[in-house]
Amino acid sequence: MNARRPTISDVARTAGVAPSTASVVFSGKTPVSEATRAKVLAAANELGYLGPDPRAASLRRGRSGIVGVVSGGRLGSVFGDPVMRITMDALADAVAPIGAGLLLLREGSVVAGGPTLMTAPIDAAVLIGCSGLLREHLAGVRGRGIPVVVIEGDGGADVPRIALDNREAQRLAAEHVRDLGHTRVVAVTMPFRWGSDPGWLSPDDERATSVDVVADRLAGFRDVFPDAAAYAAVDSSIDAGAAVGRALFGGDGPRPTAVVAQSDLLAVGVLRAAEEAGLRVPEDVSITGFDGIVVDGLAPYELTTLVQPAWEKGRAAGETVVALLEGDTPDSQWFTSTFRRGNTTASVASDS
Amino acid sequence: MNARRPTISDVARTAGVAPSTASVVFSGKTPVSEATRAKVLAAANELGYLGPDPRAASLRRGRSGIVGVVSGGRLGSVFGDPVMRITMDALADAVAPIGAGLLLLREGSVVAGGPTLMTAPIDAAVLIGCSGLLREHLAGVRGRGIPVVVIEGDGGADVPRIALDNREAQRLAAEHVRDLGHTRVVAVTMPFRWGSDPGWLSPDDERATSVDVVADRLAGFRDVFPDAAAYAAVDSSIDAGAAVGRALFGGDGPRPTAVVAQSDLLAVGVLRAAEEAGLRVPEDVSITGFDGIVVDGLAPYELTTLVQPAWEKGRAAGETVVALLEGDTPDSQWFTSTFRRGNTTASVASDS
DNA sequence: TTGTATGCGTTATCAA
DNA sequence: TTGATAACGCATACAA
Repeated sequence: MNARRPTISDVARTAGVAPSTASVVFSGKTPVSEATRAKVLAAANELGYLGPDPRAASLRRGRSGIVGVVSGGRLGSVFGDPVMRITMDALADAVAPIGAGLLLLREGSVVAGGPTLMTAPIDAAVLIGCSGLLREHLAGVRGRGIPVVVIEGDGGADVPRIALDNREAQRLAAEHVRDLGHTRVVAVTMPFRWGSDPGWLSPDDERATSVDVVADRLAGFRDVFPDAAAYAAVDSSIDAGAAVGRALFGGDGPRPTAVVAQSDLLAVGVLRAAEEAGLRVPEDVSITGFDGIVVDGLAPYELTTLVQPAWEKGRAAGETVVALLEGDTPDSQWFTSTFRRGNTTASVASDS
Repeated sequence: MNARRPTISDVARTAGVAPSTASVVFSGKTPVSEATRAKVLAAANELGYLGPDPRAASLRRGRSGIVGVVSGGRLGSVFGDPVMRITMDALADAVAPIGAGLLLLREGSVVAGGPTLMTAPIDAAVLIGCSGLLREHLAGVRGRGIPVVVIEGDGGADVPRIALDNREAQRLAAEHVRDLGHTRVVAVTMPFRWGSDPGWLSPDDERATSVDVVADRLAGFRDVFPDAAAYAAVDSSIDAGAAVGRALFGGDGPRPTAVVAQSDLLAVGVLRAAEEAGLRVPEDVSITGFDGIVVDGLAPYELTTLVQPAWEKGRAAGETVVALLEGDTPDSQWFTSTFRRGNTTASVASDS
């Protein structure tokens, strides 16, 4: 016996119909008489045929039903951020109706040999929180005719973007802090480059910041505090924020009276470090976050932060992908964050 | 001009070589003289050819470089669990060397039309934390010759498993609690069915529990407390645990003196609810978790829990996939958890 | 080291 | 409603 798996031609032959007819029975794209449908199904059953081979179907159709999602860093750190999870969730929902799923791709391959934008059979790509370095790769994918959507970043002229008012929003937080009278203020940023070390941002670092979201939020901060110091965390997590906070509060130098963090997770970490250092929030130090996520166990604190529409961003990205695949030319979409005053900010203490 | 994208044949023709030669230049599977390589590359450049089409290559090779990862529930809730993130991260690392990436597939499609095990061009599938219901689908994929690996579950006779000693480990926790003198003990479980409602588990529910990991851990608990009540959470998260905790501690009935939770996140939620209810941990109520993850902001508590090797499990799953794709017949692997005593358990108070 | 020939399994197009 | 035909773009076995 032949160990070869049955193909749709085998089924057609057994059923006594043309391959194209058998194909149509499975795809349902054309009406088929009940009689032939039954014959074909019977033959398929007899031969153990389980339906069209997705690989062959992709070649023929020119569609694989796969959307590549490129993000910086490891899965663990990317999905550790609730905003990212929500965004991805909405994205997955939005592309599901066209039968598409998400293929996880990592910028700057962590492990050699992994799949890339150029080698994976993707129909479209979504870049999320990637560094600008990735733009070169974009040329390749786009040259192939693969649509690209960029979330929180700039993919170049005609790459639709899903953007957030990072700069304006972060400026709001900075202004809030300034209006409370703070002058010794420090910005805590997310990593400015994939895999960058934590530490104070030098002017060079700052100029070389390649992650748009980091650069934009920092710019908003700089609009208000042009000369303040900025400290980059190793990633956007509570742990990373706590590490930064220990550096800020543990030293002998003058302590900041306010910290403007680029994410809620970082802010919570800083807050924990402040508590560890015996500082009261907001009396001794004011802290702002960014994202507007719910951090469990934070009570009685409620972070002063900027609430961003993460779900909507993901949905919009997915819908943009769908539109592009249908040949439309969707516009970029800008979303706005909402300032939410919590109880982690207060006027600067007169004696501090 | 023809808008058609150049193919490798076009490149070969322009370079004045055979298609197979041009192919080899890109795949590097066979030595090519420097001269022809240069010719081919020049031609490719001239035509704007960007390398082999991954879809065509998959058909020809019979490999797409895609591993489907099936999990229950939404992305957000799946990746909300640190154990899952670590496992997926390790899995991604382990399959990267063969050029494979992870395609996210959801059990019980949340949204109609999404990709499925049968329609996605996958080379292999990894089931993780799925319900037993999925086993039917397994027949289909396996019939296609697609290797399957199951993490924390049973895929049937010759499906390699990556297993954890859930029952034995959970029994250890239960014994610990029993040895501390507790008799009013409640188990808090993860959802016993995808999308199941939270609430007390009836005997019927318990019999119908289709998620192996839930059933196994519950069995371990039952080995020690055959008649204790069990309460199912809506997912494995702090919030879900807190909701359960409020139900346990908020009522008028007799309060449990110990809670055996099926995950650390649930345990932390229960702990928070206990605090809310004005109970002291561990004086008034003892709590155990499962997983051994680091939950930030939990200090001064250190959960009494079972530490499981999440990374190793993910790696093992990935390596098993690779072995299967190479035609080997790898064995299942069993991993063990380690009991870790924290400060969330204590002897039952004499007056309680 | 290069070229020739073939088929991977399907589906779109068109004509019957 | 069905069937014949022709790609889809590539990579391999084998011969030269």
